[in-house]
Amino acid sequence: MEKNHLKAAGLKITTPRMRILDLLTTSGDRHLSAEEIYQQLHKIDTDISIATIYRVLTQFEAAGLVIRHNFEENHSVFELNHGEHHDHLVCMKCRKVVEFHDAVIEARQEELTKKFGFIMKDHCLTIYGVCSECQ
Amino acid sequence: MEKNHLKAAGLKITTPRMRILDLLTTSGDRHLSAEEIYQQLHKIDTDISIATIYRVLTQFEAAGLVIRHNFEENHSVFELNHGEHHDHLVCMKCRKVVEFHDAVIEARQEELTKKFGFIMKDHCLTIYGVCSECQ
DNA sequence: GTCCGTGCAAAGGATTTGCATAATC
DNA sequence: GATTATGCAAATCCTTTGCACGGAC
Repeated sequence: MEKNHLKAAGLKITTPRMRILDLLTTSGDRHLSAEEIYQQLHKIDTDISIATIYRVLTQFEAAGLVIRHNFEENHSVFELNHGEHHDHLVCMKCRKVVEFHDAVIEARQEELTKKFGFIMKDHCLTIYGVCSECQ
Repeated sequence: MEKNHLKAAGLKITTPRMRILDLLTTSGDRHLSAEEIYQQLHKIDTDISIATIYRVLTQFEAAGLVIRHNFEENHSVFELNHGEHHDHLVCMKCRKVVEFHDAVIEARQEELTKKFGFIMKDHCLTIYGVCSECQ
């Protein structure tokens, strides 16, 4: 239940926070931008200011509740953080997102990073394509 | 020689275009932002307006001469396009960039994309870490 | 009641654009 | 000389922030 996630993150239970968390929970297959969250919430009569949406998302990111992505160059999109690292396959037409995890790729990345003398902190692999429905 | 690249792309030879191309050629190990290009060119007494830098970079991108990356969320960085696809290992401290290509990862990505019924159009893998000098 | 969260409007940074001038071919 | 590029300043887009009010605990 969402309330527990908020409490666990040390955040007070407020309407904006609950609604945004709800929305992200129910839009698992599509990562949302701040503007989209704003629009969607207005549709269901929840008028939260865009400033609050940015503030809440930033707090959620800091608390590890959501992950921010920069798939496109002019804005960020957000997804719920389920804890397991995964990469993304994004449909360039309908923006559907498939999450995957591949042990072979993960291991290979670790090897390469070491080979170049780096210490890996994070990584992101995004494949852009066209899904079966949009082809 | 740079002039040929411009002609091949159907672009007129102008000072701003030559200088920007020169600069990108000589900064292979660090991808530059528009602002950095602006600063660097000013240092060598080449006063090109920031608007022109953005315009030139956008044209270069359209012509396939440069590749735009969004490693960080608030601005883009640019690198010369040498034709071969590669992925990136970025140092989070000094911003050095190592380019690599790994056949195992590439093949695996193709398999995964097919498995999910997508047609792959593009992909980017970026590993964020700390390089040997910055550790 | 105290402290934190929110809305509003204004500010901020990166990037784009309109228009008159200047350069290339 | 015709056409395309550039510089400047204003505009635009996404995101952040200051401040006064409202809500959670």
